[in-house]
Amino acid sequence: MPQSGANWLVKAGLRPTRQRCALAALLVDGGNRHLTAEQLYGEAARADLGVSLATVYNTLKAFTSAGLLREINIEPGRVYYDTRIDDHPHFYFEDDGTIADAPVGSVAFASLPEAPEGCEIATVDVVVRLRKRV
Amino acid sequence: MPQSGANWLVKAGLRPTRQRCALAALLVDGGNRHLTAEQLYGEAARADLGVSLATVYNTLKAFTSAGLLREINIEPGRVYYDTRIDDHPHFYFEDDGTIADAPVGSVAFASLPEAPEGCEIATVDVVVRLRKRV
DNA sequence: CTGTGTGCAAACTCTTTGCATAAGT
DNA sequence: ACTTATGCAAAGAGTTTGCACACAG
Repeated sequence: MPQSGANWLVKAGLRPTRQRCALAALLVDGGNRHLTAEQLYGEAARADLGVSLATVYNTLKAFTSAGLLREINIEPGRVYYDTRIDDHPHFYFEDDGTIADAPVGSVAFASLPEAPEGCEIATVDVVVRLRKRV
Repeated sequence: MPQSGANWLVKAGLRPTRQRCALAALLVDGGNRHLTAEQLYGEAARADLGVSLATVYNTLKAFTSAGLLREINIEPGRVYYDTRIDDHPHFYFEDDGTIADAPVGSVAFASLPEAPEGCEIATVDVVVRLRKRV
């Protein structure tokens, strides 16, 4: 039976199964999060939610298609999911490979390119890569 | 014996082997390119350059460490290498998964975040994701 | 000569998929 | 009931690695 996060799922047209509700709760509760499938699976396993790794992958994809999450591609061979779905910039710490939201409003564009013929801009991803100062 | 692209390698402190020179020539000749290891390997194989896939991977990594190329992470599970190494924005066509340089100067920042304590900004990656207009 | 680069194949990581079972509406 | 999701294990894609041989300095 639907619990926390169930409305979220139903509104997006997703069937609120036990596993999806549990994962949705994990995602929503933590505030703005950036995590990989493995990380979420780890949390779910630690909390004994009875969710398999394949389901975590399927669910994250389903949530993303439904517009509930956003993919972030920063590191090769590792997809992060962001619980914030608006266009916003990220910090990437090259030293430890972690991701954080950059301060709200810290990035503003003076100009953006026109979309080529027949296209429109879907999103503008900005990643500020940081390294330790010398 | 070093040919096209050899200086490029030597200046970066890389030993100009036959394979590296051949790959460097492919990379330099095409102008600004965005390609994956597999694509470069395909070109090398088609041109009978006698370069193995492993060497293509090793070489691309070596070139990147030496500052001759830049990695682009846009699609999950697939690393693109860019022959332009300055900070510049990219178009990503979601429909066919191709990458292109956005027009020079088309993206300008009105503001950028301050780097957190102890860090400095290495690069700012901007990806403008495009989809077909409805 | 000496050390680094190359090539092959096997290993590895992350992700996806096929199919039988379970659960939602 | 009917449809869609889950779970497992196996497959798949892209990338990395170990080791013997080859080549540049």
